Amino acid sequence: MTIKDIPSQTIDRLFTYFRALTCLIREGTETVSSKRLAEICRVSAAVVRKDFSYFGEFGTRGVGYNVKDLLDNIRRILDFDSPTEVALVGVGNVGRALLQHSQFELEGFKIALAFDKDPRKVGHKIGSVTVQDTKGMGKKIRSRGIDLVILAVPDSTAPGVAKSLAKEGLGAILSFSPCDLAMPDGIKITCVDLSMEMARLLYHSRLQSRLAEMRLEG
Amino acid sequence: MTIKDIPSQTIDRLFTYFRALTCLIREGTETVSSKRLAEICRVSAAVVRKDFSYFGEFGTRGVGYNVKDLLDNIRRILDFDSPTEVALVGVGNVGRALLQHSQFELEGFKIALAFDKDPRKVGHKIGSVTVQDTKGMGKKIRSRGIDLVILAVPDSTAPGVAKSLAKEGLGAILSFSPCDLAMPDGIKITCVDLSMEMARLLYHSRLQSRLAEMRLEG
DNA sequence: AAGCCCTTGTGATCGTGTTCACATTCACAT
DNA sequence: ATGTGAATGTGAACACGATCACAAGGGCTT
Ligand SMILES: NC(=O)c1ccc[n+]([C@@H]2O[C@H](COP(=O)([O-])OP(=O)(O)OC[C@H]3O[C@@H](n4cnc5c(N)ncnc54)[C@H](O)[C@@H]3O)[C@@H](O)[C@H]2O)c1
Ligand SMILES: NC(=O)c1ccc[n+]([C@@H]2O[C@H](COP(=O)([O-])OP(=O)(O)OC[C@H]3O[C@@H](n4cnc5c(N)ncnc54)[C@H](O)[C@@H]3O)[C@@H](O)[C@H]2O)c1
Repeated sequence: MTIKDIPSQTIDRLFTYFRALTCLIREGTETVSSKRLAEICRVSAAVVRKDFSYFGEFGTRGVGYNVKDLLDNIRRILDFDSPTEVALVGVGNVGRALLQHSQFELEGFKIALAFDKDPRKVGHKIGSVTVQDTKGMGKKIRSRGIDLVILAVPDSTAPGVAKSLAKEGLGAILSFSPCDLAMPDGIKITCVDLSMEMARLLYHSRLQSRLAEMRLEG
Repeated sequence: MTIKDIPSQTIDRLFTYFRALTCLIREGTETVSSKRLAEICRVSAAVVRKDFSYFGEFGTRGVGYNVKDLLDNIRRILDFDSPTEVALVGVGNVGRALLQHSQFELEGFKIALAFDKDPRKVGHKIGSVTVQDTKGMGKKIRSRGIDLVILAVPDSTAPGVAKSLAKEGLGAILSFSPCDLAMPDGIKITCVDLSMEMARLLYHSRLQSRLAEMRLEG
């Protein structure tokens, strides 16, 4: 049993379970059954049990899973050991909101560096971070051991910045601009594309209504 | 051939193709092959062709797909006919950024209503929208024919607001708070969970490095 | 300590979606 | 016209992941 034998969808779902379990902890829940966790994550109970079974036996038969233990196990599997530093590039509307979002630190992430090209923004301190000029940005990021950059620059400049970061050997980019899809191998990129999310949501919501109507009509 | 015979993953990918094609249009590209589109969207060329084949024959053999025509076809399939109005609840750091983001309108969405509980925010005009009090919020949203709400309130209040919107018969919520997962049937909810996205990205990026190393070592 | 209830863990089965491979068809050059 | 090269469209084969169904096992009650 190697990592390659585990369905990639199982790995993806671990992140969903992780999030759900942190919420359950906050609510004070101590034990959760595969059935309950499945409802929350919108999957089947069998999937939940099978997913965990790839990694060990984390539950107690007749009882369920201890929320805290399960969370620790997932944390170990996913290697969420220590707080992770990330860098932010682009301190505009989105970047500013992110810098003011103190909750990231509770979730194990810290924006340690922030960069902007605009001289009027350089030097300002937002949250606990001072905005720096983009000169030598790649070096500063890499020398601090940071693997992930949040990219919040205008659509038009995003591809250029992304490519230059890729050249510096960065591992991953979370971009708020769409269209940074085609990237060299070796760098992972995910785009937070709100318009597409809204479009998806609306499609599924409308489909659901249409199906419900059809069922009523016979 | 009904909608039920079409893989749901095919539908999901249509949104990705849609986004990629809008980018190609902006670049001035007129024709695209399944191979090229597949690279951009990170799927296989066969998948691209099969996906489209469920809906008709949109390409020209030996040439590829006309970008504009293909986009129109997807638009028709997904029912992206007319601009869609949405409402925003919570005008804090995130909400303010969204209201100032004029690009939504280019992508077919308009934030037509904005609500906040804080009296100091009510009455302020941000972008082209004036922030309203939350009293009678559900009615105002529904009577305008809006199906989708963007939820950008603090984590703690999000579940309550989401539930009350669900009661009003709203179709869909795009939430920036995690943990609104367990919702009554009939309402679709998607959470934009940046921490989880960062965690996913880092996991995959590190896995990739590890695999690359192993390949080097033999 | 015995029996009952409950939920896990898991091999076997099933279904769905992806890949394969090639016949088909179009554009264009000669 | 006819040949050539190129990319589509698609049935068949395949692989993967989900579901099923139940044996296994822990906890609680009496
Ligand atoms: N604002 C939103 O609500 C929203 C919503 C969805 C998507 N987006 C996307 O997110 C991205 C950022 O949006 P925004 O509203 O924050 O834009 P913005 O214009 O407010 O901010 C962009 C910032 O990037 C800086 N910048 C420009 N070029 C740079 C470079 N080469 N290096 C470093 N910094 C640079 C600018 O000085 C500016 O401060 C855009 O792609 C936008 O489409 C934004
Ligand atoms: N700021 C970020 O960068 C960021 C990043 C990731 C996730 N998030 C999440 O997004 C959500 C919003 O974050 P934020 O930074 O904008 O918060 P914020 O505190 O800046 O803004 C929240 C706004 O909601 C309003 N509000 C509170 N209760 C309300 C109610 N019942 N009805 C209507 N309005 C109400 C408040 O008055 C305030 O204006 C939070 O769940 C946060 O965790 C934010």
